Amino acid sequence: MERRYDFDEIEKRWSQKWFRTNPWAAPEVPDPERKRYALTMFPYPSGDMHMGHVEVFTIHDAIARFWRMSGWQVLNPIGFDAFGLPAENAAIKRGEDPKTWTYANIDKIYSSAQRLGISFDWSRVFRTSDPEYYRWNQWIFLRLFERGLAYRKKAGAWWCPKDKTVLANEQVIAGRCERCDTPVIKRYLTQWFFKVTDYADRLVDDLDLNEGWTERLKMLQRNWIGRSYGAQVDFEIEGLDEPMTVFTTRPDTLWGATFFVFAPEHPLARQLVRGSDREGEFEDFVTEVGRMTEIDRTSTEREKKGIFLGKHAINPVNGEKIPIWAADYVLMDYGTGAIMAVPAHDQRDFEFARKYGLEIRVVIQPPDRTLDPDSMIEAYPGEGAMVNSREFDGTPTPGSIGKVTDWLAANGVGSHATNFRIRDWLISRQRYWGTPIPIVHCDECGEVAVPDDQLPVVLPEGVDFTPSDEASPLATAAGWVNVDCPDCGGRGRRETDTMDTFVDSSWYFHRFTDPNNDGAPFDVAKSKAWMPMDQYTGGIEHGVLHLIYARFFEKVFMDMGMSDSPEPFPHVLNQGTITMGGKRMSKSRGNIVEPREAFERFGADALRLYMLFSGPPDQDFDWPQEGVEAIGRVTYPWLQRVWRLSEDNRDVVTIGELPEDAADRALRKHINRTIKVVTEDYERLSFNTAIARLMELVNQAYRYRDVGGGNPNVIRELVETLLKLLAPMAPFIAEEQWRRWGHEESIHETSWPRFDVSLAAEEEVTMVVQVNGKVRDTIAVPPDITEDEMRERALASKKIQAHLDGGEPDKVIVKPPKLVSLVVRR
RNA sequence: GCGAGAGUGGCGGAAUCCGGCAGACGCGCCAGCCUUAGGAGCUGGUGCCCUUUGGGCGUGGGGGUUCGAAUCCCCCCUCUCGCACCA
Repeated sequence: MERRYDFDEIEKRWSQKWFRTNPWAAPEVPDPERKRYALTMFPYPSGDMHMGHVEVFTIHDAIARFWRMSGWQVLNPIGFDAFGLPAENAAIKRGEDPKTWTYANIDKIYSSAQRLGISFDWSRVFRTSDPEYYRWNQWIFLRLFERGLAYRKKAGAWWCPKDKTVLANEQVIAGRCERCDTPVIKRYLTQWFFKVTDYADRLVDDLDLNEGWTERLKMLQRNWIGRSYGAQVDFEIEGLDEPMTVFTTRPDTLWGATFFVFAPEHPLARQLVRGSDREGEFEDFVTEVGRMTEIDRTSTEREKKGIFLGKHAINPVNGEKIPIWAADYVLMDYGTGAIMAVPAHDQRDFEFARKYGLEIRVVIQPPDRTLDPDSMIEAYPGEGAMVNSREFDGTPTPGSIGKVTDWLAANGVGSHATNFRIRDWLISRQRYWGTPIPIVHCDECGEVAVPDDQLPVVLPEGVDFTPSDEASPLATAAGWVNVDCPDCGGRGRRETDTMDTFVDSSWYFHRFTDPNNDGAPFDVAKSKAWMPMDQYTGGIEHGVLHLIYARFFEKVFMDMGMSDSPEPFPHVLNQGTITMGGKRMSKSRGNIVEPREAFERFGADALRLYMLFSGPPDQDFDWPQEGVEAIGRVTYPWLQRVWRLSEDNRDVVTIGELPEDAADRALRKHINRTIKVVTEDYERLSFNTAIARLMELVNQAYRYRDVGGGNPNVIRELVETLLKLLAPMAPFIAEEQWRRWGHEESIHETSWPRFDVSLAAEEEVTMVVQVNGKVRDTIAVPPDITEDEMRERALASKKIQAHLDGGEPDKVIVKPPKLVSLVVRR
């Protein structure tokens, strides 16, 4: 008998075997009724595995293994999000190739995942930086290009001066670069975009299809997409032939529009001052605004600034001439880049009007007081009745917006309109380590798609990838850049920007359903059989980035007939973040627990259980200051206890039927109740309580054994049930002991234990008796007790009589079989 | 400012969905047993207060509904997260 729990030997042996034989390979095409697809968000290989990975993998793997034992066909793949900036930055620092650094990290994570016992299907692994993968990024790009969903335009873009590349709006957090926290500036560049805005309505509306999303996650996306309803209104502009359109959510305040404002960067603003004596002042202003970082520009404390452009606009509802200004508080990239200003009812316009002495005209009167422009200290944005608005006077707010808009439409000066905060997705990156954009620029033909049969456009090697302010690294690879135009055969130049890596992760989950396909990104039938995903686990930090882009791709795929599911991930689990001392773990802070150290000292099972036992999966967890030692105090000793329980009883002889005494029956009931509650715990992802229930069972088993040696049949039933219920969370110890009990097949290929209803029935339940809401006695009663009997027994209790003071209760509430509540009025 | 979530022992947390013995399970702490002295193990105790049988108090604070509230409703406080000149 091997008493010692030699986790290191056991775990290494099984993990190697599992990796070699790949027992969790998913079928090519599953039975659609029996399939489940579980995935963690694409890991980025920035080093070895860290605790965040351990947490997400462990939660995810417990789900996948539980599903498999419950009879589902499970797809549980893993791959690597291998392109991206950190690899280049590390490579520059170390003077090596980004590929070398990335692939070395992938190897580390890969082997750590094996050592942790994650039940991945190892036959489906891929890296996005391999041409076999990214050629399909290019293929998809070309399909978007054909549909007008990929286009190039010159626009203001966020530029990170440190990373020397542009960023998507989603990658700018509070005016700073998402990766390096550097304040971003705006640069005007010609860039490639994906037309997410075409799908904005569907991206909002379909959120409701995601029944497995938290309200928090949906809200994050709704906020980001930022849909608002209102009207477009056309203003004639002095000196221009065409009217200027503005968007407003409050067309009912049009009669209070007393000035008109352009964003400083707006081309028409410049046109209006051209040649006038204000031109110099205007250019200085534009330069000043352009130099500001996004943080300065949008600071709410900053006083708004603007200049009069010397021209006027015509208010279409009353023909009034109102002055045109340019001001820094109007944004070029929201709406049309110009607004009608209604100072009485908009706080920003109010502040601006007060500063520059512009007219404030009240057109909405609140129900409870009367506004006076001269004495107002802030704008009134609320509801009320329209005034100073001719035939609309008296119209109350809720309905007035629609009425005014109908009127504008009837008079040809406006229409109903929806506006979004979300902008098109800027996918160009001026960096090397990414997917080349498959376009050739030709002097004759313009932007020409690289034909499908010439894909992939392979990323050239040996390029100086040091980033610069002027050009993308690929522009320096002359031999690669200069090509013949695919259309006319004339001289062409390849596009030298690479794609945002979020393109790679917007469809990789489809690729997992058919990872080796070299004729298409994936086989549509296979993908449709596995999708939509049944559980997607990852951090909330991807709540707006990855999840918006991937949802956008899914809708495009749907329109192309490549998908049947409007939403790819109806069930998302955002695991909590792990901190130490309240701060994110990091090497530089020194508050780090290395997974490798944890599983070398206490084993993967102990580490996995520790993660799961620490709390609900979606809750943040602050790791104790003692670090890895915490595992040695909590789950490691318990696993030893499990080991001994199983190991010490293995030699018991089973000799067919044995008579059962009361203790045996009690324990068998406990085993069955445990199956029931632990199964429910797995189903609601409540692993911490599942472990608690298993701990109770083990405690019970130890006590039972102490009493009288125990019935071998019952002990076997207990141990084998325990091992099965534990297997998804601690796969190694479960497998090892299962085999030691003489089983030929893997425990992970057995079916989940069934709950025996006849054994679960309680022989007695505890009836609680309350007097005036306080518990005064508990009485053991049969579960099928009648209400009358309950009442009788309650009133017969001496303790209860003492509390009744000899009197009769005024009211008796009976809830069989567990509660009698007596009410006494005094 | 707007929106969302959360406040339970010394600590992590359970019970909250569906009102019915608050504190499961574990850590820590206390006591005992045992010893192949190990990172031991095993058993019991452990919300606070009162002298006990027993009783009182107790889930951020205040109010309400109810026979009964950690759980439902209203107000307030605190913390965390997201958004924040979006017209």
